[in-house]
Amino acid sequence: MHADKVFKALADPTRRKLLDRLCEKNGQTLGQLCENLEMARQSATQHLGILEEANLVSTVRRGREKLHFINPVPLHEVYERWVRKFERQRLSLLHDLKTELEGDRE
Amino acid sequence: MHADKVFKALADPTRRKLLDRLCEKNGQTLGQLCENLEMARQSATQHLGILEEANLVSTVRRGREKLHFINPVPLHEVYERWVRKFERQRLSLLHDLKTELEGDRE
DNA sequence: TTGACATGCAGGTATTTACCTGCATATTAG
DNA sequence: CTAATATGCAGGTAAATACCTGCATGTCAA
Repeated sequence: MHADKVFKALADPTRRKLLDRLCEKNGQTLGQLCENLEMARQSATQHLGILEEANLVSTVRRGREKLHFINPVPLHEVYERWVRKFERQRLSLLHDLKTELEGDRE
Repeated sequence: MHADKVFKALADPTRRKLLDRLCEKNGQTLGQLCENLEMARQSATQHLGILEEANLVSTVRRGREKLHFINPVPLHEVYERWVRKFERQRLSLLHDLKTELEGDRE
């Protein structure tokens, strides 16, 4: 997994909005996704390209149209690598902090 | 939650490395975290500041030292908002894609 | 107090990013 | 074929980012 590409792709409100819109209605064209986005089509194209690079979006051409679909796999991998790991240690981490604040110096 | 700050903070390999090192040994000082990082202390300070801004790291001063602790809460919130939502729709999304590829046009 | 140490703060530069305009290509409908 | 439509590609500018150097502040130990 390319954590860098996935996180960078998610680190932009426009791109997260695009994912949300695809979540509401999957398989939209570029034109549909551009509507109400308050930015030029070319800008949205770049954002979608970044999402595609991160494998968060897959596309299928249909004639002159390009349909966009969410791919949930990278998000699941992010969860496995970055969330579960920390979740597991959550209690012990909070314990460390509490201990430290109490002045118990190693 | 400030998804923007959290994702931007995670969208850098140095910052993810810092989180990993804190996961191995929580409560390290700035100096300890800088070791073997192949960058100036001031750069690492900036990265840690970004992690702190995103609430992914909490700090406690102890004399002239500053101790850093992981805060797993924002990661859990990211999971709740961005992973579970898509996980729930995973199967239906894959179904949409399959249907689309089969040429079943709306 | 003084020297060593840990961190903070102020800038400066090069790269990356986000957005745009303008034009090219490809598909469909008539 | 031709016009309308959907998307692709090239490039240019302003802002954000990542890194640095240099110096200031605060703490500890002797």
